[in-house]
Amino acid sequence: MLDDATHDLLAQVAALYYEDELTQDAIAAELGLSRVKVYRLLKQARSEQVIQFTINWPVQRASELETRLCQRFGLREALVLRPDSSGHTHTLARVAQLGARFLEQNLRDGMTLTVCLGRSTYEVIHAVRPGFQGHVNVVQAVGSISQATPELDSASLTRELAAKLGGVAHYLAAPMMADSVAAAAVLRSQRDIQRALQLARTASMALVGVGNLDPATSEFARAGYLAAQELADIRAAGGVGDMAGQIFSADGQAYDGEFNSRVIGLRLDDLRAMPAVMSIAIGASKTQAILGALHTGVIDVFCTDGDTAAAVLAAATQVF
Amino acid sequence: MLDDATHDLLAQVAALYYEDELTQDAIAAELGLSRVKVYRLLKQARSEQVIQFTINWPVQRASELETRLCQRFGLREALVLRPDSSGHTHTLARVAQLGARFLEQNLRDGMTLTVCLGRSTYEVIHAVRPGFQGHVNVVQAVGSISQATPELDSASLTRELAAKLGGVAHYLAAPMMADSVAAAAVLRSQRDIQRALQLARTASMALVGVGNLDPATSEFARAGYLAAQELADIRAAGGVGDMAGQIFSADGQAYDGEFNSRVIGLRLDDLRAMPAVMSIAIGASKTQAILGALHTGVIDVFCTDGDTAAAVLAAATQVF
DNA sequence: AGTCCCAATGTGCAAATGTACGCAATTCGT
DNA sequence: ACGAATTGCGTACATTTGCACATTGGGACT
Repeated sequence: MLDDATHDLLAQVAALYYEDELTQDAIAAELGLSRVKVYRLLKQARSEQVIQFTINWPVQRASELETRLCQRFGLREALVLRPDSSGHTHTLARVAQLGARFLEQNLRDGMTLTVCLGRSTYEVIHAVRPGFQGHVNVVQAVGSISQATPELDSASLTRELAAKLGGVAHYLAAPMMADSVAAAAVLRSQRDIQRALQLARTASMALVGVGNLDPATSEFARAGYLAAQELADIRAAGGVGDMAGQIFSADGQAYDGEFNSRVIGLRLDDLRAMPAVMSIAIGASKTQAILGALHTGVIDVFCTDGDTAAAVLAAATQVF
Repeated sequence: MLDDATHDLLAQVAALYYEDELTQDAIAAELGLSRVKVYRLLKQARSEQVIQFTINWPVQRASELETRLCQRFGLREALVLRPDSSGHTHTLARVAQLGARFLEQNLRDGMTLTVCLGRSTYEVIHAVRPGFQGHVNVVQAVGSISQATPELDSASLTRELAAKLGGVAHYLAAPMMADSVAAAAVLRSQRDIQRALQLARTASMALVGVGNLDPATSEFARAGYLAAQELADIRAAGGVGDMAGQIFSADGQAYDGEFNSRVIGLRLDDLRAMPAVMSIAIGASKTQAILGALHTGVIDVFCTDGDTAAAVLAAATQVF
């Protein structure tokens, strides 16, 4: 991992470079190292997150959109980023920052948090600042995707988050999706998997992303679990999106096909029973998926940006 | 101050540079600016703290020293940095990180925090990470020192902290020390000053440093309020240190001279009545001052490093 | 012992960055 | 309206940084 003496050296070098603004040469002289060595330590300090860059976005929340979302969908809390003039670069990072602050504020020593996969989740975890005081255990809520971008995989997300929150990581050692319903049942009956799922069910908070079923971006498709045609079939049958691998329809009902049963992870009912479920999603293309997700009654706290919030609210009223 | 569009631009540039690791040239091309402009924006982003470097020190606490401090001095909580092999560079920064985490953990929306001056306080405030969710108002607990290093002055500390905690800064528009007891009374009777002090008294938490009365390092001396000789006299009369400008003796009694009455700020009694007072101090030279400070009964939460904690405990038992 | 392999360290150079200087635009005072 | 002062911006150059490549110095296995 990262031994304590090394960690200290990395921190020292990073402090001298970034905080005291010494040159690499000066640091090398001070610590009796070569400049290249200092350069490499700095690089490592960044990659190991010994130094973190915290950007203070002029993050303003759009409170009237927040209250409208809360009222319309019965949310406990909504966090909506007020959109600003500049292009949407880093919008996700900013929304994730909102979500991360919520986590930091609401997690307490001894709590358990469960997480699943996805870019949004990744960004939230990334925005959680290290140095959290207390110990929060982190449980993986759905199985791993072998084909996924490694860093976006739920196992590595679990690990990173647990490290930041000073707790223990509990992995769900299973593929995200079994090849058949029967196989899924067998997997679920394994003691380790059962135990991990049970632990996840008793978590005090969950962090989930919302996926749409677009063949181009879906992790399902990328992982090879579902072909484009299957996704299209599911959409035709009413599926609009997924949370933690569970597909739901526009009115928030769990999708009826065998698909959901093949996924190894928490079910929508499990999530619904959880004290707090936080979800993050942005993007016009996700409007329908978000709408369905909000109708499931699973989500307690929802983070998004102003544009998405407005689109979701517009789509919601349009129906009726 | 910093208008919103500029702030956004600074954040954008800082994000592209530090997080996405683009070169200044690339950023310039992307945003249609010259490279030098980007360089200047980056410089400004650093100076305005739009970007912050958070260093993750390998901070380990020495829990048995913590419990001994708590028991010996009746503290609610003690935070003691475990000393490690490396030289004591950045020890203060690390202790400050401990203190800052405590603040972040314990401050809640709507609370009021009161702060005073000193390098330790400065470091704690520096280590508080921006992006706190909620609004904590910050009140200046003692008057300003005109001669002090500007950034260590209590007014600017108040401003910076308020910005980080998303609250309003309330200044105590007065010099730290009046020229005579009578003048101090006049100053204190001013409506604005009265109001600020009253606000400070009702704060839910206070952050104070501990000064020793060493002519070489004392802010009093540097500010020209007290000559070296006066400091020596005070020490001879039993004064061992100060908190928020109030001098106390080794047994924790307020110093009896006129000095304390000339200071415009909270009194020790005010601090004693406060729900939570956090204090930070390190260094062998401060042992006696810290001992006195702990005996005042003012401090509820004390942060320091292992060496200082050990020295203080040793000195405490030695007396009896 | 030999030799293969890996990791750690140093060298040299091209790219990126920091800054002094100068020019233009704008503000401010008279 | 005029000039002084200030600010903002770009050019040019010195310094600093990133990185590809060479070198060294051990283990580990034969």
